[in-house]
Parts: sequence; structure tokens; C-alpha cells
Amino acid sequence: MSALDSRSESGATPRRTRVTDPEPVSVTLQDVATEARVSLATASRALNGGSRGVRSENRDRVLAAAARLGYVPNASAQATAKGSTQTVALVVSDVADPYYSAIAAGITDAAEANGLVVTMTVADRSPRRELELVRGLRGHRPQIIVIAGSRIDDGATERELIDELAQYRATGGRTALISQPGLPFPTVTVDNARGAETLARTMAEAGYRRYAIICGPNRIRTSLDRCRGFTAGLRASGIEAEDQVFIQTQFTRSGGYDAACELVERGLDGIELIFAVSDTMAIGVMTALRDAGLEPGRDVAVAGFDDISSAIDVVPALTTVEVPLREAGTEAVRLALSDDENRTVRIPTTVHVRASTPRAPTSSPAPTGPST
Amino acid sequence: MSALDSRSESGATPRRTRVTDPEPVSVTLQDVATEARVSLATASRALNGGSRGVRSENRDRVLAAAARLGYVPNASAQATAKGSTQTVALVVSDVADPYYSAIAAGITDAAEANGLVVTMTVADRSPRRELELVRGLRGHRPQIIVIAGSRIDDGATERELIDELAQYRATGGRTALISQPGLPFPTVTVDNARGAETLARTMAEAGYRRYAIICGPNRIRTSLDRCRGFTAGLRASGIEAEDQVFIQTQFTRSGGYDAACELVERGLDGIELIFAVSDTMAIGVMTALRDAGLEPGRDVAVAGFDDISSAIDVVPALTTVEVPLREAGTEAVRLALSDDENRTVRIPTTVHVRASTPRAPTSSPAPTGPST
DNA sequence: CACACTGTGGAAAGCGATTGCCATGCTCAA
DNA sequence: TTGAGCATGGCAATCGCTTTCCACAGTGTG
Repeated sequence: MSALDSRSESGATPRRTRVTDPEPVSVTLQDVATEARVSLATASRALNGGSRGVRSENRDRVLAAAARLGYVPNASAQATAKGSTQTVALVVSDVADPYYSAIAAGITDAAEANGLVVTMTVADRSPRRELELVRGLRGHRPQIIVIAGSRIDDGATERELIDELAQYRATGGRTALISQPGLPFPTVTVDNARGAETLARTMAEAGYRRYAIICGPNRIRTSLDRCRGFTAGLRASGIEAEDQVFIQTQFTRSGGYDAACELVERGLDGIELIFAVSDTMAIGVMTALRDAGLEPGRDVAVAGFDDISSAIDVVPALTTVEVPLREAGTEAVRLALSDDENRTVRIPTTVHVRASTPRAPTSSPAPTGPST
Repeated sequence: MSALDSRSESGATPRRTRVTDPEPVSVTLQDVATEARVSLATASRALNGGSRGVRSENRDRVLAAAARLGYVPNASAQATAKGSTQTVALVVSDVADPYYSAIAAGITDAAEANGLVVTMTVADRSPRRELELVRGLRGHRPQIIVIAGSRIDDGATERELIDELAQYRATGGRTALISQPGLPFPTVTVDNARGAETLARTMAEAGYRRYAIICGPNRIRTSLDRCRGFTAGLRASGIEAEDQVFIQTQFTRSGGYDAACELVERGLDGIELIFAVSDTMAIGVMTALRDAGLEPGRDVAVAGFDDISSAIDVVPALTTVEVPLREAGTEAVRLALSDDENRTVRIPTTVHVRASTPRAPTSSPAPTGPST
């Protein structure tokens, strides 16, 4: 309000032919300049500091005028003039999923530390949509485009996405992916395979012999990698294939629930531990077991992956693998900003043994090994 | 330099389809125009379709050229030229918190439906930071600014925030808040008080007589409203004040844990039900009880608020009040877009009775009453 | 056959900034 | 006293795009 008043005072410069303009117009740098009785250029230099000096008396007048008028530079105009923006564009599969929101939090942190604003868009787990978003985002000329989402095998779309990103990079853009390695761009990747492998070894050492492995669709690389890593760990520990039952289902809580029901129906058949490739699925499994009259942990052990925050609050507390998603996010920004061409950074995971696998010593967490 | 070359020489025929262009310059509308052998103005009109017609033959040539060159309009330039952007700016307190990410999801949905892009920033629960963000965001001239976060009482900053938003609206911006009513802007508000009140009545009817109420700092309006609503409901059901114990703590899981420990230490003293003002706190309470050798639900009932997704997976399943956050998000966008000046929309909540309050009939959910 | 009219293309004026370049005034050394 | 050198202000070009305004051609009417 006071800002508007003072602007009409400065009505020396009629920006509009209308005297009483009902039209809401925001304060421009020109307004600040006239108010401070300097030129546009000087006002700009006073505000941006640059290497170029401005006599301190003038600078003060400009700063004062800007404050008085409530001036905020027009980011779009700055962007066109400078040819670059101060934003990082983030594409996630689903905000409501804690997995992605943790990543988003990490990215936001890192972006802020670099004076960048984050713009987030949601691809809704569709590679097609992801592609469209990237195309549109290119129009905003962000400093960085980060795409967070498990690769989903889909040849044609993937090729188009690569094209689009390559074009973006060709025009000076920076990118980072948070997903599985394989695309020709800097990638931050969670070491799913190794995490699952370590978990499997730990469980085998603890004496579990017969396993059920509940995983999602093979198209989802995250699921596949964890599944393979787990079986690799079992094999390395001398557990035979005939002691492993696989069930494929949805990559969701109810997927886990259903799979566990199926397992119970056809008789547990000596299965001692159920590994679900995500905590949400594992929690579905536990609820299903309980609904079937079995006590998770006592009657059959359960383990998951992700270490979501509720893993510690379910009963029994869930044995799982921690994935430092927030760090993955900050790392992605760092990677994009560095000139390290097409590097892949592996984020190490940590196994947490808890009450849901009572035979194993609920040890202090041990990282799954050095990252490569 | 080479870019300039290729552009000027492109007057002849198609641009060199050289794959190895050393100079990174992105395709501009001018490039498309020359490629299509029409003027800049015509190219713009062909792409944007406006009311102004372009002969179909020319339009086709422009469209083809744009596709061939992989042209993406520069959003910043469009924004400066048109004076407005196609974005909604969202300020949340914390992305990683499911409460806010659910809201963010709703906003993203609604924004997308209106052809808007969402840019999200994180205020980190600091009113000061929130203010700074809004100030910076104004520079991006978004269509809408949505602020999602419980009001925190803090006189000076709040006044500045009001100023800032008022200035934004004065220049044609649209706003919506998702928080408690009280600020002179369109507001979407979760009916916390009524939800808590209904919960209290339901519990009182079920026969619970002695209560502990665990809440967060009074500065946090969400906490305060739920607390007050609950006691109002108790009072209305004839429960006396001497049958209510209050504990104030952090608005977090560990706050809930600590409070419950304190409660246990000083003797439960006949308390039959513990109400925590958020589910995360309630889950902390349950874990604390169990750690103290008590069985939640059997030894003492527990209820929370929010209906976060894990509320159904803890044991016993948590009685709570569902808050349709996603809807709150979409509603906020609708509200901002409508010309409904300073309206307040109340989002109704729903009580879910579950096993953590075994005396109450685990009924089909009933909404907490019509919204105003 | 002249005349408004309409449909369409292009030149050019913005939008709100940044920045290269030149002009100016001042200081300081010769 | 004079000219070199430096600090600083301002004009104007520029970024990529939209949109107004004008010109011009083709049409149907009087």
C-alpha cells in the first residue's frame, strides 16, 4: 500500500497516458531509476553490484528507492537479457511418494545452497509424460534438469528422451539423472544390487535357509536390481535356488499384501524369511500375515528395502536397507554442476537389522561397502 | 560466431544439417521463420494460433520447420513479451513431510489441468524464510502463489508477508493460502477443530472418561486448533477438566515418544485414552508405550490426527482423523483462479475408528459434518 | 470502373532487464 | 598548464518473443 502511494508520487514519469490508471502495473527498474534520479543503467549496476562501480552516494539512493517502491526484479526479463535462468528443473515420478519427496528435499537443499530455485514437475510414472515434461522444461532454459525416477524399459520413448536431453546439453544445459546407470548422462544411482546382496548375506549368516522373494514388475529396474542382488547374495552364501520362491506383484503396499496372502494360501512350505523389494510392500506383507493369524518375526521373518520412516514404528520393527535419498538429491545437483562429463555416482546403502528378523543380531548398522 | 554465420547464411536454403555444431546456441523463432521462408511475425502467429489467421499453407510450413529444427519457445522471452507466465508458485514448509507432499500433489494435479507449471520452494518451517521466498517468487510473476503451511504466530513477519502478498495481488497476481483463516486472502483451511471435536465426542460416547492430550507448541495453529477442538468435544460430552491431562512437546514423532514416557513415569493415573495432535506423534506415543511394557489399545487407547498412510499399518491400527490434503491442494488452485475475493473454504475431515481405541465400534467412517 | 472491405504478410515497437561503448569530469604527474 | 589515466554515468544495442499497425492484394458492390 505504502509502495503504491509512493509510486504515484513519483508520477513525474507518466508510464501510461491515462492519469488515473486502474490497470495494475508492477514497479520496473525504470521506476526505480527515475525515483533515484539516475539512469536505467546505473540503477541496474547499483543493484547487481557487478565489477563495475557506482559511486556510493548513487548506489544508496538506488537501493533506497528500490526498497521504498518495493521493487522486485522481473526474473523473466533478467533471464532473456542474460540468456540463462537461476533455476533447476526437477522431474519426479510422484511427489506424494516419500521416496521422491526425500530426493526432492535433497535437491532443494543443494539448489538453495547454490542460489537456485527449484521448479518441480510430476511425470506420474509415465515415460511418455516424462518426455513431454522435459520438452516443455527446455523452454524455461533452466541451469539444470534433474530427472528422478526408476528407468522403465520402453525403447522408443527412451530414445526420444535421450535426444531431447542431448539437445538440451548441446545448448549448454546441465543434467543429472537419479536412476539406474545406462543413459549417456551424469547419473546418481542407488546401489540397490549391493544393498540387497549384503542384506541376503546377513540373513543367510543368521541362519535363514528358505526364502520367499516378493518383487514388482521386471520393467521397473529398481525392483529387478534388488531382486537380483538378493539372489546373488543368497547364492554366494550357498543357498540353493530350490530354497527360493519368487512372487511377482504390484510395486505397492497392496501388491505386498496380496503376494503374502497367496503365499499363506498355498502353504508357507517351510519358508523362513520373506524379502519384499520395498518397505511399503514389506509392510503390506506383515499386515497380511497378521490378518492370516501369523505373527511376523516369530512365525516368519520379514525384510524390506528403503528404510522409510515408519519401518521403525511397525511391530515388529522392520529389517531393511537404508537408502540415503536426500544425499542422492544433493549429489545429483553437485554432479550436474561439476564438469565431470558422464560420470556415474553410486550411493551406498546401509543394512539395518531389526526385530522382524529375530535370528540375526540386531547389530549396529554397517554400510554395504565402499561406493565405487 | 559460427552461430551468427549459419544464421545469416541460412537466408539461402535449409540450414546446414551438420551434426557437429561447435557453438551451443538454441533454435529461435527467427530460425524457424527463415527456415519456413516467412517473417518472424507470421511464424509466431502460426505457432500460437491466436485469432489472427495465417494461410494454411504457410502455417504448415512453419509447423514443419519448427518440428524439424526441434524448436522450443523460450518461456522467459514469452513471459517478458506477454507480461505473464504460465506458472503457479508453491511455498511449502517441508517437502519431505507427507503432509505437504500430499498437498503438493493436489496442487500439481490442478495446475496441470489448467496448463500451468508448478514451481515449488521450501520454507523450512521458518516464517522469515517464507517471506523471503514470496518476495523472490514475485519476481517470477507467477499466475498464482500458493502458500501451504500452518500459520506460526509471529507478528512482525506476518505483517510483512501480508504486505508482500497484497502488493503481488495489486499487480494482478492471484493467491491462495492453505492454513488457518485469518489472513486477508483466499484461504483453504482444514477443519481441524471440528475434526478433533467429532473425534472427542466419538471417544466419549464409547465410554472413555480420562484423557491425556499431547500437543505441540501453541505457536503452531494446527496443533492449537486440534487441541482446543478436542477439549471442546469432551466438554460437550460432559467430561470434566480434571479428567484431562495436557502435555506440550515437539510437534514430531520424538515429541510424542518423550511425552508418553513422561506420562508413564509419573504414573498413568487412570488415563484411558491418549490423544496426540498428529499421527506421527501418536505413533511415537505407541512405540514409547510398548517400550515401557504397555500394550497400546489394550492398556491404554491411542488416537491421532491426519490419517497418514502408515496409520493403518501400525499395530494396533490407529484411530485418527482423515484430512483430504490432496483435495485441499486442488481446492486452493480453484480458489485462487476463481474471482471469489477473500473467501475461506473449509475442508471437512473424517474420523476413522480403528483398533487402537477398542471400546469404540470400529465403524464405517463418518464425515465430521458439512463444511461451511 | 472506382471503392470500401476483408484477409493476410511484414516491419517495427514494445516487454524489462543487462551490458558494450563512449563521454565526461576529476585527479595526478610532468 | 596540460594531457594521460581512471572512475563513473548514460545512451543504445540486445535477448527472443508478441502484437500493433500499415501495406497490399483480391473480392463483391454501386
